[in-house]
Amino acid sequence: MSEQIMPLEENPGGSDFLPGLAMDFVIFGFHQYQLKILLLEYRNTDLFALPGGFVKKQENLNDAARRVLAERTSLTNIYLEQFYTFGDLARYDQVPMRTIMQAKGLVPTDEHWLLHRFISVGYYALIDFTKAVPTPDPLSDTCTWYDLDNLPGLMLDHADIVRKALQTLRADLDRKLIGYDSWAAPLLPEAFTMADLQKLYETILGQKLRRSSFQRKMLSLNILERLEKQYSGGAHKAPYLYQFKQ
Amino acid sequence: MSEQIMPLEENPGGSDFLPGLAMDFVIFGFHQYQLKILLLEYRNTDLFALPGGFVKKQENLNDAARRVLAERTSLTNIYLEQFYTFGDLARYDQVPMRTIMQAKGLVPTDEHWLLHRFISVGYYALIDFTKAVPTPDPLSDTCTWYDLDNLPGLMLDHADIVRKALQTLRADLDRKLIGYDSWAAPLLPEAFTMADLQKLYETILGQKLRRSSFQRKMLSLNILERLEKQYSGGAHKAPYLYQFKQ
DNA sequence: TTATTATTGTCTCATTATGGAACAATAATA
DNA sequence: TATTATTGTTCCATAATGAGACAATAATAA
Repeated sequence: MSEQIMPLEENPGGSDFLPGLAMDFVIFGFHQYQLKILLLEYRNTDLFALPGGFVKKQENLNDAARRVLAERTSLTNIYLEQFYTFGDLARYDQVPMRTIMQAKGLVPTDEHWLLHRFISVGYYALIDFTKAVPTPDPLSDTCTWYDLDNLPGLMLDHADIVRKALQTLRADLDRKLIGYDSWAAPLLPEAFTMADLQKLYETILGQKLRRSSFQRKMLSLNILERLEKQYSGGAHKAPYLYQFKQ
Repeated sequence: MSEQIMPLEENPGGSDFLPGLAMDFVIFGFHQYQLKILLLEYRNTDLFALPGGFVKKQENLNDAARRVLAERTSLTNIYLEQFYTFGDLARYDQVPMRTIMQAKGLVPTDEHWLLHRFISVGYYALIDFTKAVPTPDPLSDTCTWYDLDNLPGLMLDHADIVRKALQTLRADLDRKLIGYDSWAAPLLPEAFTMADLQKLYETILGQKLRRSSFQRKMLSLNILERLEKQYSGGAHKAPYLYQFKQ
């Protein structure tokens, strides 16, 4: 959902958008050694949902995804991957959306465009937790980070969407780390230690990795640049700092 | 495209289908050591296209895919994977479809539903070359196997779709071989030699593999059952026959 | 009948990758 | 100054893979 649908009176039929087509976003951020995603909450409904949006009639699908992401996070140049398109009839349940609209004081007819069946293209994004400015859409009240392993109940099939996003992310970790822009860069500070990077890997994969093997592998990939030593603050040898090359 | 759109007069607005949403299929078959895909040809137009179809309003997306595949191949129980959804505005070019319809003697108005913008969900399928009965859809004249490395020019972005399908298939080869049903089974006869399986791998990957390593790896996966020896016909030791377990 | 040929199944050994532990180095703290 | 925790690196055992060798053998040729 995006600014364009509010006030609903200005776009009563959703006529700027391709009908029946939506996007849902699993937006990952990393903070304090925990993987988080952005969720929208609808006050007085106990409903939580993934940020979503619609595609304009004169807009590329992937451009629409970037536009909506910018609206929800204030960030452009986001690491973004399309991962699956969800089209089960079971998605077509009017109850949650009707509840949300009623909690807003809106009384939609059965024909309201937001109550129609939607096919939804799933995207996952990796963003800098510290730079994002989470912004609710016109129908929701908050846009907040939630720990991935402590999510509230999500409406419709959004829990499935999160599961599939995480599964795809995990499967693509190694393959997508190399290349001009790494998925890991937006999740880490400019300069980071090898332990930081390993913790990030472990958090995403949900399993521990061997320290020496991890260091050996990362260095052999030739994608890291070693900087001067860091001030650690810990009672131990200070680790090197790294940044992604180029 | 499917039976339901012909004659067009019976479904003038495509009103049985979700508007603006299509599916495109890259249907792989393997024959005489070559990887082939099914293409539709439109007589008097020089246009070739991937088989495609639309989703009914009361149908799951993935069920629609199986329905259309059955229409084009006569096969059910097909190995099928959704791999990407294509939504660039550049797809929205009325010229090819208008040419196709005109070659059929149809003169669509600018508003004809087939001339609208479509977002298309891409699927790839792996099917038994010998069991399929390729069947053109109502607008096309032939549905024929083409060698993957000798394709004719395809309309719209269909060449991109093929490229992405092959790329996904290659990346998933090892991961998807194991499990209840292997991608390879539909592309090979009931019983096959290790050389057959290796040739199939090599053809899909587009590169040679080492024989001893390949054999070692396949046997270690524990997914093959070794049968009695085969009658070879070749002037050499007869190889074992295998079939996929269970 | 015997030799030839091509391909197979398996083995060997070198090379490379990975698991798991060891160890000295050292920044902060006690 | 000693202690502590963590680091960067090394080592070695184990596993995986690359590359080739070799005897076995079904069909064919001689």
